[in-house]
Formats: sequence, structure tokens, C-alpha cells
Amino acid sequence: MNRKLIIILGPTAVGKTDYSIEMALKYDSPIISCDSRQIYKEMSIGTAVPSAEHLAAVQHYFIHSHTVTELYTAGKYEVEALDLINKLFDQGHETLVMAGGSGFYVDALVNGLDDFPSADLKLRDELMRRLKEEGVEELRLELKALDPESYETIDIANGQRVVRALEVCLMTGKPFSSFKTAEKKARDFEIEKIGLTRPREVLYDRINRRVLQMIDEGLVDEVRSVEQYRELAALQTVGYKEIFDWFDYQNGLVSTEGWGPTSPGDGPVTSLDRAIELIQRNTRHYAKRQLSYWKRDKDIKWLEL
RNA sequence: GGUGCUUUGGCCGAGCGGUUAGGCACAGGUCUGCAAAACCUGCUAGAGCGGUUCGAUUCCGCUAGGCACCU
Repeated sequence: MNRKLIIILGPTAVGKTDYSIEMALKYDSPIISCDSRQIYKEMSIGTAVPSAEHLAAVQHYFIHSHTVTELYTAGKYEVEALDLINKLFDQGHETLVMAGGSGFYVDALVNGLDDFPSADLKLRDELMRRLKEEGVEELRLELKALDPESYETIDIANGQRVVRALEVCLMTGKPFSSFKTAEKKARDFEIEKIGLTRPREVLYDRINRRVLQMIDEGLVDEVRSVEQYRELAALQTVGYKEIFDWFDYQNGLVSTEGWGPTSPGDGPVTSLDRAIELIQRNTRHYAKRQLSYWKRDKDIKWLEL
């Protein structure tokens, strides 16, 4: 039997949902979502989860399937999604449709991640605390001592990367770089990647309008409902962060004092309109990063909508 | 009609007679367990025309636009 996984990817708001529904109906397949935020059941409007009609029309996996209180990662996704895919193939599907915008998750599924130990929360918290208090330099030097190779190869300006490498070194007593084989894992099914795209202007316009629509649908209330989780990784998400900042301003937790046109950063979010602007902009930035992430993947067949 | 102030890159916004202000937008990029995250790079303008000066975005004059006030 010829097992095939069709992966529909593309920047946010490009139209993956509609396209994937069509494909799913065509192949009589469920849709396996590959979206690092739509998996959380506490989030819907801000993550642009497919509509109730869409969800009813086609069986979806990895939508609202996890909770924000669980730290989810690409590594977990690789394991869980692969498991599901194999199960579905075994049930008789020949072609399966996957859709999503999380490039790293797609890669984890397609190529597999090396066998790194997963994060130790305590250690990570500790390292993140140090990153904040001592700055990257300290951690960099420590990494240089423990794993000079990683020090040379990873992006050492990026605190998160330094922390991760260091964390693995400390947990295992072996250098982070020693785990990295960069070998593709074998998958016993064919994979076809279809990249959806649109002219930049059109994409940006769709994004801008979708954000307005999210507000109409009650994004502010949704954000309020998850405010208690705002420190969690899942809530470090465009559409939520900006509104949390607006809440803070309303609660008098941030002042406009000391902030001027030349200060770095976006400044206090003094109104809902300002929050909307920032969400639109940050979503545009996100879309651009997605596009640049996939640019180097020569296996993607691009399709302009 | 008169007087005063003003004019900076797509936008905001400084200082300065001779080094890139800075921020934002925008563009490009990095990516092996927080990835809608985190991080990196690029973007050299001074309304126009003259003058002073070794050298002007910075000083002077004229012209044009803007703002304010006066008649």
C-alpha cells in the first residue's frame, strides 16, 4: 500500500484551513493539525482555530487537544503525531492530510529530532533566571567550557539557545553537540509538502482584517479568561501578549512616563486600538518569519492562491 | 499685508560646523524540545536655490510649504 502524507503549510492567514478541508474531503482523510497554538483547548479566537462547521465537517486532530498548563514541545509533537499517523494508516487510510503553520513542528515530524533529553523544568527555570539576572555572557562562558563546539555553532546571541545547550550539557554531563547527528529519521510513508502563499500585500491585508474580526468575535474576553496563565509558554502568543499589556496599562501597572518616541520597544499599550495595531504588526512579522523559515526547504511545492 | 517660529530618511524624533543619533515601519536572515518563541543583519536623510567656510544637515540670504500671533 502506498502511504502518503500531504502536508499543507504556509504563513498565518494564507488560507490553510479552507484548503486543507478541501484536500481532506478529496482524500477522505481527517486533518492532522500542526500548529503549536491551536492545540491548546483554552485558546480559540486568537489562534484562529477552524470554525465549528469546519471542525464538524472533518475530523481534526491536535486541535484543542492539550492544555496550556502542560509544557508542549516539538519533541512531544513528533512522537504523538507520528503515533497517530501510523495508527490512521493502519486503519486503512492511504493518504493523510496534515495542515499547519508551525515550521519547527513540521520539521520535527518530517525529519525527526535527534535524541536529546527533554527539558528539566527546574534546571531550565534556574538557567532562565540566571539569563535574566546575569545576562547571556555568563552562560555563554559556561557553555564554552562545557561544549566548545556548540559555542561555535549555535547562535550565542540568543539566550534561549544558550540555555538549551547548557541545560543538556548539565543534565547529561555530555556536550550538547554530541547529541546532534542532524540525520533524518526514516519515515515509512511518502511525504508531500504543499506550501500555500499569496502576494505579500494580499497576505498582510488578510492578516489585518482577520485581527479585526478576532476582536469582533470576542478576543478580549478570551484573553481575559486565560489571564491566570499569562506566564506560561503557551500564552507567549501574538494576540494575547498585546492585550495582557493593555490590561496592565488599565490596571495602572505601567505608566507612559519615561517613554518617548526614541525609546526602544513599543511602549505602553494605552488603548485597545493600540493593542490591535500591535497584534496586526506582530502577526505580519510572524508571517514573514514563517516564510523565511520555509524558503530553504526545497521539498516544498509552492502554490500561490 | 506684517512679525515670529518652523521644515530632517516611509513615519516619529535628536544632537552637532568635519565620526552612523536613536526608535518604529519595511526588507532580508538564523533555527534540532518554550518555535505565534528567541535572536541577527540591512535601511545614511536634512524643502529648493545661492552664499560664508578648507568643510554645512548645522551659520547667512532668498524662494516655497507649515504653525502662531498681529493688522
